[in-house]
Amino acid sequence: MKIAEVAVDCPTKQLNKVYHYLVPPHLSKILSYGARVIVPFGRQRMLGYVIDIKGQSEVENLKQIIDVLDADPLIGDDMIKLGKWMAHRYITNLAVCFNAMLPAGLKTNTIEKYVAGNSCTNEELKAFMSKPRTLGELAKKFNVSSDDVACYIKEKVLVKHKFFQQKSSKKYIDILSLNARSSKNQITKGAFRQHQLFEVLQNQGEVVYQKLPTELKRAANTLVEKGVVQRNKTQVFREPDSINIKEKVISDLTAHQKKAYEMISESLNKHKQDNFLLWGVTGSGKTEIYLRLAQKIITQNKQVIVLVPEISLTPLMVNRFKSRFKDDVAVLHSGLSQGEKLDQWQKINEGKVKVVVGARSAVFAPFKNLGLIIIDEEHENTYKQEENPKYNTVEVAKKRVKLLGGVLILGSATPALESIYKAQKGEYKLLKLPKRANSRPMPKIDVIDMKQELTEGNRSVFSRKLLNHINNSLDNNEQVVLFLNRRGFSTTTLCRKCGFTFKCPSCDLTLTSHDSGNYMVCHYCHYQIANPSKCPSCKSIHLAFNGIGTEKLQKKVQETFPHSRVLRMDVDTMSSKDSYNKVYQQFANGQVDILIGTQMIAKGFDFPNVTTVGIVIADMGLNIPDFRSAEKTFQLVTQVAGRAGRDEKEGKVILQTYSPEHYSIEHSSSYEYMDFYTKELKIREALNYPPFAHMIKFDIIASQEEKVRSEAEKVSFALKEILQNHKIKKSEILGPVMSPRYKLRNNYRWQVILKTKDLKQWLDVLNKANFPYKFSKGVRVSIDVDPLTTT
DNA sequence: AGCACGCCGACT
DNA sequence: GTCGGCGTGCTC
Repeated sequence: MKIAEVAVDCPTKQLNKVYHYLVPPHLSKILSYGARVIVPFGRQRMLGYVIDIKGQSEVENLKQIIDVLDADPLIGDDMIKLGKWMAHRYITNLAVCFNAMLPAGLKTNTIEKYVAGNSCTNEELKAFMSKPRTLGELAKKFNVSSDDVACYIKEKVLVKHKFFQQKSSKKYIDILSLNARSSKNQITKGAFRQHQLFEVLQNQGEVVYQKLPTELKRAANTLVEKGVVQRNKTQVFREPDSINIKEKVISDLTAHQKKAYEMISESLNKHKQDNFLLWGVTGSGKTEIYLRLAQKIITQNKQVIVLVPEISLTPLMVNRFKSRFKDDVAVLHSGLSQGEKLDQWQKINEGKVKVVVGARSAVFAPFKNLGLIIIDEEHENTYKQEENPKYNTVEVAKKRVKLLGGVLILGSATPALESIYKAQKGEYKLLKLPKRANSRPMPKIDVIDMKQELTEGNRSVFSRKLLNHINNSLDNNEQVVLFLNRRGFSTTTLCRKCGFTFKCPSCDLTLTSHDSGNYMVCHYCHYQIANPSKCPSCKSIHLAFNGIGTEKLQKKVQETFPHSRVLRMDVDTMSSKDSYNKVYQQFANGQVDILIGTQMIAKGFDFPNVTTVGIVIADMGLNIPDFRSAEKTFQLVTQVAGRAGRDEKEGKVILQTYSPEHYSIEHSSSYEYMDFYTKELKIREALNYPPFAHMIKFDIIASQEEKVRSEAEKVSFALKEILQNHKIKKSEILGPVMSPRYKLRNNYRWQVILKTKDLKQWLDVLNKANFPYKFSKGVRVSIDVDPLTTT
């Protein structure tokens, strides 16, 4: 018998462990690697992925595979390689990586059923159990209690089995049509409905059974039975609603666009593996280049994946691909229902589409002949998955195109520091689009020192200059965008009498008040307090709502500009599927004068009538103790500023800040990208941060404060030991320290950070040592390789 | 993750 | 002497 190597989908505490199973003869013809199988695992049955089939195994007493779930391999050869690479690169389980590649709709549900065991002597029971029964069926027939069942299992009268069921979320319709030789006189004379249906079919050729009114459905059934009408089952692919935003007509490419297009085309023509960094300012027309390259790929009979940070925030991109490639596009994102996702996935798997536009996980789209991956806004944080496998989409895409010899394009107006660095080192080919496609200048950014405003007696959130500009724009019937990167009403609620601050009991974070202070929420775990009217400590009713969020800003804007029409856009106002579209349309149609928003409005908002953009507090992110905070601030300012003056009208950006002298504010306000990157790179190099070193973050998490601390010491000690024993060079181990977010969901956290120039050796050792599972029970050691933040 | 094994304290 | 607490370790 052949042997299958199976990655079992269970959290065995050993990384990348594969188990060997015998392939029973009746399965050997249909089993191929990449298929899912059901295998016995201990006393359980488990789902697993076959990753190899071979002639022999060094392990003895192998068990047999119970069942095969896929006739065709679900995961291709290259994807198995990719999965193995991921498990190693991110120090996680193999099966977890395969799970991440597949849509949730393909997950099987398990049901517990019972069969008769060896010591079952009761003939009636035996007969009843000849087919597996559920608890409910057993109880109905024999009136047993759960204790009885437990007892039977112990005595081996009954055996519990897990049964795997494929969720059937395929959707079918029945198409009715007339049989070639059928005629009217086959139908009973008085059958009015049948005659009616016959005529409909004669006129229209075919109809969908499910769409018929009930009275005709019955007639249809009769006619099918008589053989007059034929009924064909067809699978339909549920199509997510597309957003209706009219597409702009694109004239010829600019010289810069043309050059970029030609450079990439050349690699495609030569079928050469290449990585490009397309660095184009906001409005420089990157999308048009993507579209033309996608077209080219299709003519080469290959497929393309287009990744965007979040579909709901980039409807324009989706829309343009859809209107250009129509039915050749599949859209994959988190907003789809499970069934919709599965349908899209199957469409891709069956080769029915050639383009996929999607968020992070779409990088795994199962194309058979993938030629190109485009990652737009490549600097965005959403490309890093926060749960296991904690992969970075850019890295995975790079690996995937490397495995198959495709082309990767990273596009951004504000590339990640790492990407620019890699471009300079020659790892990426750099293509620049330094000018807007319509040759409009970038809007001028005025920096306002809010400390100065304060000393001059202005205590409002609006500087005098911002007020002036808003008024001017409103007078001219132009639009205003105000950006504030924090949602809610206020960030801290303080008792004026005793100094008590409202905090989340399980997370130790201050609660953010919403709805003018009507309720308070923990933004991490969603714990809520309704209507806090007095201080729980001293019962004083004098509460201070400190710190500003978009809600409070909206209130202040409405007070200051009572006649303007104000709309707010943040996660809290985006409750329904259609919210984004609605706000977008209202703003586009000029029904809104002032739009307030979080980073949601930082991209994709391309409106010609916006002449004032206010960045209410630009340095909010600078106070966060994170090595990337300067870079993030720089990127955000640049992106938001790009919203102004997109068309004929000149735009103005007012940037309010408490630290005007900070280099990220200084350089972003003058569009001095290179100056900023040079300065930031120097700092990173001096402190040995990425891109000069890799980082591995170890979070030690447990519910007992003492245990976390001592275990964190052990983690740090174990790392230092590895460092010495393996003589790994150029590495430093920081910590253990209390995590910046010390308590979350009633769990305490400490962290250890490893910085190294020799990632490869660390990965080898940590994987081999099974590092995340080496520590005490009840303590979780979570590993994040190259985390985006240390908070 | 389950599930069994096994080693200790509180009972019939 | 035995029932059951949960720490430990294994699953091809």
